[in-house]
Amino acid sequence: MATIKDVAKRAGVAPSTVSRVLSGSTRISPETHERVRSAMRELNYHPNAIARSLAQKSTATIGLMIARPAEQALANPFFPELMRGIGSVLYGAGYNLMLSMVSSPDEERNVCLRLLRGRRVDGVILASASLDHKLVDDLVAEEFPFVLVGRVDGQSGITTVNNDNEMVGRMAVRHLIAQGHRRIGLIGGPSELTVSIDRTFGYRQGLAEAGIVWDGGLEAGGWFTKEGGHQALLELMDRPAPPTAVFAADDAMAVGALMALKERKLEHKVALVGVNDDPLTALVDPALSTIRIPVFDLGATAARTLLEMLKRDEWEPRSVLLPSTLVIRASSNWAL
Amino acid sequence: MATIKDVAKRAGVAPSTVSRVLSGSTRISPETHERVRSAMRELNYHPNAIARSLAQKSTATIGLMIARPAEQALANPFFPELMRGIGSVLYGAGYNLMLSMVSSPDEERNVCLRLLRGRRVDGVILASASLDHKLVDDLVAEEFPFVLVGRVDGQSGITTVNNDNEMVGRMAVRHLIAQGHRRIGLIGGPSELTVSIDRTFGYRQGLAEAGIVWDGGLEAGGWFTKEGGHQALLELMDRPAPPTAVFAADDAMAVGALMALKERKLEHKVALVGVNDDPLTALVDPALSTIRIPVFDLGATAARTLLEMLKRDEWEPRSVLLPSTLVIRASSNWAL
DNA sequence: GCCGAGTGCGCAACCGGATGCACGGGCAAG
DNA sequence: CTTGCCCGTGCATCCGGTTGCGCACTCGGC
Repeated sequence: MATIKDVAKRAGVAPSTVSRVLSGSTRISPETHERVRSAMRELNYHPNAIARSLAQKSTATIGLMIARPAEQALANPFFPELMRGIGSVLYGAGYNLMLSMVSSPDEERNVCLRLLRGRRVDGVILASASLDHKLVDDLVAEEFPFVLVGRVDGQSGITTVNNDNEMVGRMAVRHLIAQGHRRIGLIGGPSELTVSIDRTFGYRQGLAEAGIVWDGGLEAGGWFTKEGGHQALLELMDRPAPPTAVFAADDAMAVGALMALKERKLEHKVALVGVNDDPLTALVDPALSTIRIPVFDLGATAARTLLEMLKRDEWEPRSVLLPSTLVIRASSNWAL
Repeated sequence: MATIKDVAKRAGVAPSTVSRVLSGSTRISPETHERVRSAMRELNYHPNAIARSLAQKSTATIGLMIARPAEQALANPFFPELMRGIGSVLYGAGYNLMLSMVSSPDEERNVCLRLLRGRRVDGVILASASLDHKLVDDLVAEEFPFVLVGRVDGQSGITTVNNDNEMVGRMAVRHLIAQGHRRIGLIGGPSELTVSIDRTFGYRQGLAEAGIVWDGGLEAGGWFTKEGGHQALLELMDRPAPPTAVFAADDAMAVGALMALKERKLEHKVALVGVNDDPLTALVDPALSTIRIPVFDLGATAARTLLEMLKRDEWEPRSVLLPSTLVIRASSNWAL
């Protein structure tokens, strides 16, 4: 394939001149410019991005690490949507996206460091289920630019983009209170995940705001699965004073809870709110109210933040929290 | 960061020797090898993949083009699953994946050619909704290695990986015949897509195999949407001699058709089979029989094929067809 | 004791482009 | 007619590796 030298020869100039034309340098006369341009056209020349990367010490590529047990990885619409958001910003800025789907923290660490150390990418976005602190430490130590996005542990000193999970809990509770409920149950997620912790905290805050005293008997939990939600709901309803409304910290759990409610013919007696705006929530009957997390924006913001860090190549850590939206559907759209 | 020269200096050898140690060349004495290795460790040296790419004229990364109107792009679990399959092969082979999500054929063409011409990737996998023949022509003309995967037009002379859509139609019909049905309806997809054409053809073949004469009155069609399926089913049932079983060429359509059946209380009188094994099919009631397309394998095979083409860098086009699996659920699991 | 065949390593060129510096020419000011 | 400055361009070096070729040395066979 044609190189910059071929073009130079054909245009009767030095390679450096061609390079300058390429980079849109001023100080090139219009005639030379045109001669070089047409030489490029005639030779069907296209600059070699790899060579340019080497000389410029930057690849215009950023890495995205998606860490999940493989099967689960992309079943959840979260990741595709996140990728769309990231892509929309990156492509617009002339950057490329290098995707790595890994299934364990160890693998994530290896692959991520390999990409960065091999200078194959300029920075990475980490979308990890559970944070590998070793990896983060390495990234910080070797001064690689990176952004954490989505469900991650709170750790200061690094840049993160997340949705406001406390607010999620508060919004759900406020809505249910507005519908007249006072005994509001919680189906929380695994207590080791920050998502769960934050949403649970928000739920409690929401109650406190309304002057409702906390009642541990209204809280249950489990995994972010339909089964988890199903079981947790039954548990709640079998307690001495069952709730009249339930906030489930995830849509899968909410769907499970709804199944359980239907088994007991309670689907119109107990209000239900989930989180995520999973496509399923609009299809079940009654349709589930849910809190929509701005996943696309999460991705876009993460990408924008990372590009910003790269531009002024000094960065101080900052954390962005994005607001969510309440989507009211049949499962909670009635007053007590 | 440490370069190969730093390592060489520290180990008291020439850079070329370090390079040879790196590439596992023979003709390096064990002592030298060890000296170089430990120099690397001491300097925390990691080879620069970009420089290596430049020298070797190969990047060990392949591009994946996902072309879809943005919103629709990844809602469908098809793509995530495809990516998983591709990734599983690529990562295992030490290759990286460069992902481009584009929303129009024009954009696809630009981005794809830019990646290839800039030597940023060694080859591409095209997962396009509708094939852009101009792009394919360019790829062929400039001799870039590429593989087409998934729903693509039949065109000879290029390498494609697809599932056997004729077989899909045949399998569905055979199954329904085995359950005792003779009047089997078809809800086909848009007639401009090869997927639809092939599945329709398979459906007819399946009937012919069983000696059932073709009846145009049993065929309807529409878009691959719930609404399309809903309407097509009503249409079929309103014909003079309605079917006792229906094959819908896509799960979304099948779900729509099921809704329509339920409206008429026919869900247990008319058998239904869809295609895709969409998660939804297991959740609706009655659960939908469907034909599972080996999407993961589609991706894995495409990647394997492309790597193969790259290895022996001469390639003759070949087409792979992967078989699908019948998943029998309540919607068809009863004899007439 | 000589020759041929390895063996272990260094030299230098090359991959394709970016960029600091210098150089010749034109032009305006002195 | 000098002097000084800016403009447009070329030269050389560098980015960080890879690789063909050749040199010096060792060793076995005759």
